[in-house]
Amino acid sequence: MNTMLRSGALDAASESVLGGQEELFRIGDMAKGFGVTLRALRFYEDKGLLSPVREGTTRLYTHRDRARLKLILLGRKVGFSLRDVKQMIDLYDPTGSNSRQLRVALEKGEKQIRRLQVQRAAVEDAIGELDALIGAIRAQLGTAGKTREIAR
Amino acid sequence: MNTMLRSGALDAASESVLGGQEELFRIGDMAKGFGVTLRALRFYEDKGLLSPVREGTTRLYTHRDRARLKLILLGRKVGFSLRDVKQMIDLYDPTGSNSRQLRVALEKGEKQIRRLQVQRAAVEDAIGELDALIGAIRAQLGTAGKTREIAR
DNA sequence: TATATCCTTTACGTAAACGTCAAGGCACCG
DNA sequence: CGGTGCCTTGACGTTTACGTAAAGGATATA
Repeated sequence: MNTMLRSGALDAASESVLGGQEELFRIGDMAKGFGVTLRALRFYEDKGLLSPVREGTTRLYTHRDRARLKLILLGRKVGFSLRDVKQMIDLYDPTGSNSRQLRVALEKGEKQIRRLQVQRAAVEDAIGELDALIGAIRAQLGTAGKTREIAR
Repeated sequence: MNTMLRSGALDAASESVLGGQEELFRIGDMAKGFGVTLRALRFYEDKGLLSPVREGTTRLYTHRDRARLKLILLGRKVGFSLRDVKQMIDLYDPTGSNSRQLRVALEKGEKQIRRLQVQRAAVEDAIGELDALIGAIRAQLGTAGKTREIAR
């Protein structure tokens, strides 16, 4: 179980100026840890959703990247597009969190929640419809035998 | 408002054997009537969701096609894939509706409704999360905003 | 006859979210 | 020294649901 970076060219680099001793994950660790593919992680980076630092060419994911990935996966899980997710992340994680940005975030968040409510209503509609159809089929099956034209 | 087919080569053809005087719509009528594009209608046909008859090369949509299209659009509206919709339509509209087919339809319908319920739960989760985030942002802003529940 | 509509088929383009090779670069293991 | 494993960057493939020409046929009307 090696979550820490197994010593690389990093030691000579820097990271000693500030006491911030960050745990750095490599892409494989991330993939396993979060149950996503390497391709997905690179794709998210390509789309500006993640921005791991580099040790040479190797990606190193920080705490912040992990937090972002959690949000990405939450978003995906509930059916947001990556673009939506990016929007929300960019808003939720405003590096310079001033009140203007927060206000924008709030606005977008509210817009998004309204979209979700619409979506929920649609799904509930669908459930209702399907439920009705299922009921109709059950009724048909109840009167098993007569093959009557299916009701309009 | 010309919903009836404006006399074509049909008169000489047939359609007089049975008293069934069907209203036939052309693709443009369908498109306007249902608010979809011609391309979509042809696409649905290509995918086996619709099967209008032909007067020469021109598509003519019957009552049954209109019923199917309604279902297609209902399905699309609530986020089903066309493949799902096709499954459901094929089930819901079993030309030879015997009890075996109905039973299959019932099973698939129930499976589908379970998927929908999962989807609804996911959306509700998302709403909850977003609601929490919005609350957090409001708090950050110190905005004496109403932390009122938007959800539910 | 000319024009305007409406119809047809063929077929490439698009956006999303990756999958799936391909080809190659370090680092450690025996 | 040759694997084995993990990493890299391309770059084309896939699915869904159509959009968007392109090029032409048929019909209704001026």
